[in-house]
Amino acid sequence: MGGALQLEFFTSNGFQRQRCRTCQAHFWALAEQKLCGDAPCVEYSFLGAPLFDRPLGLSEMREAFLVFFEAKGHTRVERAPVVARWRDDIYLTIASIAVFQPHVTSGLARPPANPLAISQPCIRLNDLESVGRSGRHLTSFEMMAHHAFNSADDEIYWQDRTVELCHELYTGLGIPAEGLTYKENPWVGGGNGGEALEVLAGGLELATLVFMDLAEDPQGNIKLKGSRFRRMTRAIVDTGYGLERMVWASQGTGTIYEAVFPAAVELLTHEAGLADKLGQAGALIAENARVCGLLSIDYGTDLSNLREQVLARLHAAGHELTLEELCSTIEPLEKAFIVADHSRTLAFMFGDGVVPSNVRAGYLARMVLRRTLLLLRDLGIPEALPQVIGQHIDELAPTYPELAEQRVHILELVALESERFDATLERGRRTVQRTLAAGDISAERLVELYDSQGLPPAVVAEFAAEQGATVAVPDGFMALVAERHSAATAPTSKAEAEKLPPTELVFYDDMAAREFDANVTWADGAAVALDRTLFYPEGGGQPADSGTLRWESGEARVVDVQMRGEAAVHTLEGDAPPVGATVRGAIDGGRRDALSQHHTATHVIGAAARRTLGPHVWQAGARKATGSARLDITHHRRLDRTAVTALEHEANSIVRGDHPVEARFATREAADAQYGVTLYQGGAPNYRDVRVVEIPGIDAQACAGTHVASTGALQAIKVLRTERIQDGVERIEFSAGKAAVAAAQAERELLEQAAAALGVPLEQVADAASKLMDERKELRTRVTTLEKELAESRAGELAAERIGSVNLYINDCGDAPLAEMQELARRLSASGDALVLLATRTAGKGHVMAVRGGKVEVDCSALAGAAAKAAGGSGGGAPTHAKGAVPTDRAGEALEALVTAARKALEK
RNA sequence: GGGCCGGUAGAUCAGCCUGGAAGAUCGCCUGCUUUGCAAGCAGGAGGCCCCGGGUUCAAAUCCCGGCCGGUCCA
Repeated sequence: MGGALQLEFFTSNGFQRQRCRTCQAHFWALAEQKLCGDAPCVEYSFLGAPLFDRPLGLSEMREAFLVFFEAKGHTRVERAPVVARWRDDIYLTIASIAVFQPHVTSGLARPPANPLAISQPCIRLNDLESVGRSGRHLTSFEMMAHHAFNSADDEIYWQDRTVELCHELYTGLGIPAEGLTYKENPWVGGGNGGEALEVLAGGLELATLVFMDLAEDPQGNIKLKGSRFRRMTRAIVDTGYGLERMVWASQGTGTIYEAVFPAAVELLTHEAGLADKLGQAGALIAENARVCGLLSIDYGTDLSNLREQVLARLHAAGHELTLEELCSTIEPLEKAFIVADHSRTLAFMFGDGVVPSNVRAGYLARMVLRRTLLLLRDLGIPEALPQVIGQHIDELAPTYPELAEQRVHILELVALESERFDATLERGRRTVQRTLAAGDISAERLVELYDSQGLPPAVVAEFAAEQGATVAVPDGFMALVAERHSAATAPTSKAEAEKLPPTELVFYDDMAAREFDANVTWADGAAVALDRTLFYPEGGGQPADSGTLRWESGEARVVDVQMRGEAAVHTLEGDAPPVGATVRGAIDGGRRDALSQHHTATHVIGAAARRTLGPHVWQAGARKATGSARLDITHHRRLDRTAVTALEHEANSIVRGDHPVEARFATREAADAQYGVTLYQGGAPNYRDVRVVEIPGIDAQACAGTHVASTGALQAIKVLRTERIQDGVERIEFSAGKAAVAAAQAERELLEQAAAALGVPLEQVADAASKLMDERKELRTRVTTLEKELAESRAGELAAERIGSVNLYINDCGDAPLAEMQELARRLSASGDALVLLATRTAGKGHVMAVRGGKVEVDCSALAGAAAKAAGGSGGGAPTHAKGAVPTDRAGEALEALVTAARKALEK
């Protein structure tokens, strides 16, 4: 990138631009220094020597930050959830700026305030392996920030003021001005980029100040970190101050965890009997953190390397201990730190409505939870999770009361997921037992156990050890797992959108209108675009309207309508009107009514689900049709009949209330301010203005679909079925209006048919059916018994013909069932010296059977096969028993052939 | 969204690859033997082999479709 960040602030305050001797990066500082102040060039100097003039906790530090920026003209803004539902590119909120992307950063929407200050809880799982070990990594943290969104007509502040504010904040907190270093490090991410300064003190990066004014552009004239960019007209001050790091720096504890979660660390070390260890190991922990600060290592694979480096440092510092001693001291503490961290992440995720699942954000929550449970097992306190999470909730409650409100729900999810994981482990334990009984556990098997049963190799090894077996976990285990998932996904190519003249969507003005006049603005074969239309184009899970277009010289059916850019393209059947023609359009009223009913009903069902199940219910998908609609919701349990009844009840009560359904356009920022993110049930909105469909007091959603005027127009809502489409996602199918009545009638019809078939009144259908099944079972048993008895008596009656040492039994069983004939054969052949040849006619075929005892040396399979073939059929089986099938009228013939062949075989 | 694993007696599972008469263990019932820690012995009951198609003389087993559960990855 161009030149140095020559800020007026730096030059007029005596900062000098210097270059790090080690990493060659440029930085600004008051005093002359050889190194940039960042890891790995320097190491932490604040451990045991806090940077700030007094130790602060999370709340104090957050408040200090926000109050400071409020005093500097910033407006404090509420945090967003840790689940980024307004984004379709990320699951979790990973930075404060993510809250404003893409709608504000792109200029589509105005920021809620400008400039603003926020402390945004964020979750990042990319450094999962480092958490607890490095002493500084966290999965959840608060990114405090002051953002200024500059544009040509609205200039707030830019680089100088940003650095000035930052400098004043830190010096005000007690860091001497000479102790602060500003390192130049251009930043690139998410299609944007810009100059940036890292704010360093005591070897720790406390904040990053990004001046985002570049957009990625292959034609751009600015090169940065390997990509080309162009300058934007908007320039955004994107800062990030690590709340937890600042708390740590103010306390100077050995790790960030002890400063940030003192209560959780205390609870865990106490419960796990590690409290003494923590006291004794303070020096080791701090040394470990120092080394980790210097190293950029992969904790997943290079752990032993790290341990050795720490050990070397400890030896140099005069500590006498072995590698084993170091590990056994430090590892349990690391585990406690990880649990302290993960459990807070879980509180945030569950509190913000993540439902554990095998997909998306729900999977991430499950993964974190399972890792946590395994660590607690290792620590010998497998039941401690609810307590730790409860404690986090208590601590967060004053700042985030919404989490406290979800306390019961959060702990319910934790309990449910813990149960599920216990079951998984128990299943795994048995599988390992069985596998060991059959031999060793290979590396391949280990991968399979993990991939298909969720058993980490360490757990398999543990279970194997219980059985007295050892299992070797191969290096690069995760690579082996990844190999199994080597399916490449083809990138989706976006077709270049054709520029068509825009269409005015007049159905938004009057939902009741059914006819309109318009002009054809574009035509291509059977497709035409109009300057205005009443036809609803497919979107938001609602299918397109159908209807007719008439013009002077013709008429056509409209069979489909799709938005192409800003134009509504109507697909026609029949002739197409010429460009410029005036057409009269009429939409199919019945279809539109039914679709509108189902769309409104979808909102009602969603609201009813949130009311009866809880606020964690989010729309995960929806589709409307004329006869029914379906709504997928996030929920952690299967919807049983009770839940469905309550849901149906609530929905119909909303219908009977005849609440108005109001739709209006609002700017994104106004809608956000009034309703918050619950507005975006259907996903991330793409437009400057959002259309808010509101049933006052019940539901408000950003929605482009057509609706009825009031809920009373739905008449009735009937839930048809529910389905679990994914773990944590339930699909509700339902009908509204006429279709609901039709659905009820159809169900009634089925019930009546069942009643008629059973010959009982409706109310007895269930009883009669279960009675019938019981009887069926009983009869089956009796038939089997009778067949056995019958076979026994027949067996007694049958005389054998003796050929050599063999007793030959021949019998034509008439039309006895196969099971009976089989039983007869079984009995007769029980004595080892019998050869039994039978025939019967049943199930639309003739059957022959050859069965022998163990001492007879003939191949029944060959006999039966040949005999059946001779009579126009085929057959075969095992040497001791075989069957053949032939046409019914040739059964006797087949038996004769069988007998002849058998005699021949015996006489040999 | 994709991948993988699974569904057989009340429970846990074998059998499936290579089609040929549904099994084991625990639990249950009856009797005997014993009253000291998961008691023993003998006998017995208990199955729509998840559902629906297909292939085949023959399907728990092979093929296709569905349902249900588990699990990994994005």
